[in-house]
Amino acid sequence: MKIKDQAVHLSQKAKEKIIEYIEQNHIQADEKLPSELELQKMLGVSRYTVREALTLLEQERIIYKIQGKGTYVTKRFIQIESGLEKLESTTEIISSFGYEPGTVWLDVSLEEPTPDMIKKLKLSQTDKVITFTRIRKANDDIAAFCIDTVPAQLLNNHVPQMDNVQSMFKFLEDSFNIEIQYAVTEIIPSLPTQEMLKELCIDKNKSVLLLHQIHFDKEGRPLIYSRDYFNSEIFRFKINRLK
Amino acid sequence: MKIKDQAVHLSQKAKEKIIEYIEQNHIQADEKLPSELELQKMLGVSRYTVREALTLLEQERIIYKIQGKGTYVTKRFIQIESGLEKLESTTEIISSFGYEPGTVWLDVSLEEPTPDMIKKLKLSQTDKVITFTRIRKANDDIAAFCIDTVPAQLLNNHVPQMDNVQSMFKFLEDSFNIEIQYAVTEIIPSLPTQEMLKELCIDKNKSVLLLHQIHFDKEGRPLIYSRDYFNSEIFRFKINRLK
DNA sequence: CAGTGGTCTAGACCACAAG
DNA sequence: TTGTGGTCTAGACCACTGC
Repeated sequence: MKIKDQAVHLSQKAKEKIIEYIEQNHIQADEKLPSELELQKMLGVSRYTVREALTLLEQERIIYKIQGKGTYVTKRFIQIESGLEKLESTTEIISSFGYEPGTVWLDVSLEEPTPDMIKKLKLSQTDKVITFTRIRKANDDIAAFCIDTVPAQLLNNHVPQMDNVQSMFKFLEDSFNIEIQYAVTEIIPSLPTQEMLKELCIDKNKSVLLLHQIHFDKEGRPLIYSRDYFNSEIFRFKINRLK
Repeated sequence: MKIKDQAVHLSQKAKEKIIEYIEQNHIQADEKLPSELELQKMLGVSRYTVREALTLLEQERIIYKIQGKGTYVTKRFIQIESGLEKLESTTEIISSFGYEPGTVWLDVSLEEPTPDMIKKLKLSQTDKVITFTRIRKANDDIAAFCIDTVPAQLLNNHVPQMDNVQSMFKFLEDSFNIEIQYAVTEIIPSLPTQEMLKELCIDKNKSVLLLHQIHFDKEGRPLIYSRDYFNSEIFRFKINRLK
């Protein structure tokens, strides 16, 4: 039996070799890396592969290039931690903050869509939607109040049993082979609503971060319209903004 | 005199040709594009160039690819409007919302850095900073209250005259050849501070979107630490989140 | 001028989807 | 098996930097 060829791409291996090289040779901030020609000899791969590896390192802000001069190591050899520009589920966000995610299910129901939902999910007049209402917990604290709406058609017009479900993304992927690819998110600073004051026991003088999100699949179909109220006591969101 | 070769890259031209092809042949959502082999024959370029063009189109969410099957047009043939993940100056943001940007200069002064600034701008103990305080306007409305702090050393320890300056980015670039490349931004929903209530005449029950940003150059040097309070009556920020 | 990164070509083989 | 996109090679010329 043959072991699968190239389980890991050469460019990925080359990238790791280059990181190794930087560490072993103690290349400091703003010091020059070997040229692409030298790297292809050192690593025994083509220039294309070297450039792919360097592109990966550049995206991670580990190196930068100057045309005509060379490739250099950035000031901070630090992994930039990912921010809101990276699409993650609320479950993943809570985990990445170092908390244990939990869910309190409040409601799952088949509904008529509002005009807003019809527009955002590109529904026809006869379509129904299913709305999921949850409180998300971080350890024992309330992290967020989440309302997700999906076209009922996607779930075969059947209200699912959600007791053990944590991540909506994972549920849709596992049960319906629906894969979310990207989202357009609107940031709305707001004060807690009446409902939240009751349900979330949030101080009415604390402001809350409301994210209105439309999630799309690879093909560009809108699949989930969600409104997430995050407790800004617990979450401080970051965004990495690139030119 | 010879006209400059390849002022526009072939891959860019190829991309435009493909868009033209999609439009002229009325290729609808989820319909298939010619294969890469066919495209290279049609466009008279190599496969590498075709793939570069397709990569550009994929990033703009105009097409999507499925390995083994082909390349398809996305549901909405619509330019995704850029959001906060794209680094723009406040001046550019105001313009892109369709307003005329304006600036009211409140203060420019040389100061001792706070411990927070020392940490965020990686200063040494003896370094000074220059802080710029402005009100930014969108037509005649108050758009934001902006406090920008830069290491004094960057400006040759000299407090500049800023009367006619709009964009800080452009000022640093033109006057000191300093180019901002990316920023790490923290989103902080907050209530207006005392100072803002006075200066901005903002209703104290309205919440405000506070962005704490650290701006870096290509090399990874922190250059500007800014605190921008945006009037959330006027601005609704979007983020495009990608997996 | 030589050396560097940026763009492009031609051709190869691999992995995946569908008949 | 065929056709597709994904990865990789070898080699070319261009654009920019600095001597």
